[in-house]
Amino acid sequence: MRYAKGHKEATRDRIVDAAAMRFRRDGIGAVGVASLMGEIGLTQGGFYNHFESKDDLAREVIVESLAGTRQLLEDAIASGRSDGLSAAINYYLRAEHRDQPGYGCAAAALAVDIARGSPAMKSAFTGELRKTIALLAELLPSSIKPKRRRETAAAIFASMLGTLVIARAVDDEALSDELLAAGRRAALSIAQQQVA
Amino acid sequence: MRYAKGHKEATRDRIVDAAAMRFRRDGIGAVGVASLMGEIGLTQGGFYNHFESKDDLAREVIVESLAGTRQLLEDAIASGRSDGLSAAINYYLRAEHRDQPGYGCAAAALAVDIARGSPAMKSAFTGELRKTIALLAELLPSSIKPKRRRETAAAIFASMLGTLVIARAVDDEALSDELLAAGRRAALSIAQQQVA
DNA sequence: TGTACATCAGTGAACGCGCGTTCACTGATGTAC
DNA sequence: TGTACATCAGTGAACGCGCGTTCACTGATGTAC
Repeated sequence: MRYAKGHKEATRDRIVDAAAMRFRRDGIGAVGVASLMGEIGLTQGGFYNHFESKDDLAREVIVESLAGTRQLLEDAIASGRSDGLSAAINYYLRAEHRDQPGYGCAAAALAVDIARGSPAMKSAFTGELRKTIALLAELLPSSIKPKRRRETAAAIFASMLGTLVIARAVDDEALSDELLAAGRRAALSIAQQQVA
Repeated sequence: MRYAKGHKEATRDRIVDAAAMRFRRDGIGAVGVASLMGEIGLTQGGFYNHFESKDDLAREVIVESLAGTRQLLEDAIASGRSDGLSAAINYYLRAEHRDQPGYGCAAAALAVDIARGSPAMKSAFTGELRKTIALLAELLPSSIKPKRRRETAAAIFASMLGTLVIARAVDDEALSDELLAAGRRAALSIAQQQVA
């Protein structure tokens, strides 16, 4: 073989990683196959040795980057400097996350694109979203019924995502910071209300 | 003149209306000038009699459609079948709104595109968002300090928007309905928590 | 050992297409004289 | 009153460009004999 064992798999991973960043930062539609391959030093023709289509790549990026975001949330929760829910909220709704969409939450960056996208993309999103909701649900008191816990977790995630999306679209940094702060308080209050 | 008085202004309005629907439904980048003009029975060249550029149109669509969304919220609040905040929340987080992005909240449909867009778009969004937050802030008890009321209103709006965005990206209708229901409860609980 | 062939990741030109924007032109009307 | 001209919303071809995808080809290596 011309290339070392595992080379093809490694190239595929590099395409997915580059796409995960570019799709989140610039939007799926705004990132061309040629530009994406160029970013990792290859040419556009080779793309189709690895993926059936751009849509096929998008599907994989959705799965991989939502899983990546979930892992980062788990790490923040496990860091143990505060209770798990506060850790997750403060990790998610911080200025650095707002300012780095290419490396941030894939749901916040891609959900609108996904809603307009293919069935495969929506299906991939749905599966990963369920897992992320389940992760957050575990942080809520076990005295609450599982269904209610899941719904509360979903609402907390939605409120964090909405806050991040709005904070990114605003051109006034003071307002944007205020939105993040209000979002942190609100996400906690959703959890507390459901307990009471 | 070949055309009646006010004809040009009417054509401009038709372009804005068509764009407001298409941009929200399909995304700003996915709607071409030729296709947009074709939708109202004109050809692409005439577009530039009315707008400097597509970006110029996008700026105007953001202002107009956010103002339109705000008006619909005001109408829902004024309908008086429940307290104002509940009316706003129930109007926003209902299945019909989720299923009609082309005629729904411009912030939910466009915020991610705006975050990736031009400074003019972000500036237009910021101005209109402030007004929408102010509208919701008026629904909160006047016993709360104005700044806190504004922040709470912002968080409520963000949580509604996030819920709608996620509910649209999911391919399981039962889950999507559950997200809307959880979002309605959570939005109310944000308001109540801040009162307590 | 030496030669012929198979493998296959990657190349790069080409396909048809739509993009945003420009611009010379059309043609119906209003105005000037 | 009749004629010449100005106005201007809209047309449609053309600009250069990038899009997703296809495909004949390259060339370094492993394998077969």
